Amino acid sequence: MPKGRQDQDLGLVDGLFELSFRLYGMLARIAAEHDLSIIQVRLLGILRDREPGMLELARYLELEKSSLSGLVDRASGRGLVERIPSADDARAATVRVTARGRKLSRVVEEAVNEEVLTLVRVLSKSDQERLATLVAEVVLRGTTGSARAPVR
Amino acid sequence: MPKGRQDQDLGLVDGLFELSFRLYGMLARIAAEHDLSIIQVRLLGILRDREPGMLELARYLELEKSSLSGLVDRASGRGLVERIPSADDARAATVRVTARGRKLSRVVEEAVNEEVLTLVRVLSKSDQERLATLVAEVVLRGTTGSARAPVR
DNA sequence: TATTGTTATACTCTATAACTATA
DNA sequence: TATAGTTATAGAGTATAACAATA
Repeated sequence: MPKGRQDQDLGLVDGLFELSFRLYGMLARIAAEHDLSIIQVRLLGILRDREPGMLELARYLELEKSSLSGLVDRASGRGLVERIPSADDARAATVRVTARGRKLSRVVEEAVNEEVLTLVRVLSKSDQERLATLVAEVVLRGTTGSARAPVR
Repeated sequence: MPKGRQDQDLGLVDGLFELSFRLYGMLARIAAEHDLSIIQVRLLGILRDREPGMLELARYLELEKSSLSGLVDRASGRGLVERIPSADDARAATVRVTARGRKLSRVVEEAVNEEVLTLVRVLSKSDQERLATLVAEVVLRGTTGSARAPVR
């Protein structure tokens, strides 16, 4: 990454990574305050409006199905999700968020949302909008080496 | 996070997180291609221009000192870093990147850099500059719940 | 006593490989 | 045979608590 031409100029790549680490760290910290990990938060987030099977869930989270078993075990052990046996296929089960999981997910989401908004408050309203537009363009139209599944 | 007013409008918070996850995933993937984890890449990055003690390193990485021991063990086992006993304090040691570690770090850095530049190429040059400016402003002037140490 | 660092232990997260049960 | 999922096993990464050696 470019060395930074001046102290005040991070360079685009460095700036983006610094921002990413910051947001990632923020999410990890807020999640931890509720005894959750980032992956657990993502799991609950996905289940907000879906009731996927294990394989589907593994695809969303880009994990092996065996990793999902443990993840769902731990979440379900804490009463955040439950396995629902499939009616038509005795091998299969779907994963459903519980009321408790949904609530916890919402609390985390609100805390995160609030903190990000505080972070970007150093920008004027119009600059915030400009940033949103630029970021959306990169996210929606930019492609990376691996075409990643949406985070939730 | 806001539900997304329209399909094409992610909203600032969602967009920033989507971008963060994307960059984080990209870094993890490229690191893994070189048998490294993100934390190992960060470790090597910090050592690029420093030879800190274990406690100092723990502060940089925001880890417990005991976590550092294992991290440095594994990196040193692979010949990427070495512990240098301190001359004046027999308890202390500093951590130094080896030539091999430096080289590996550089390769990863270049791959990452290139891929990020490819990603933002959907924006015009002037939009890229605008984005860099806005991001730098947020990163340099925005504050989050925990005042994080610089990533490297 | 305080500081630097390691060790013991335990847990989460992840993968690979082998397995079970059903389709 | 193929598919959905779990289990066995192993390793990285992390924390807390206890420890050793030195200051």
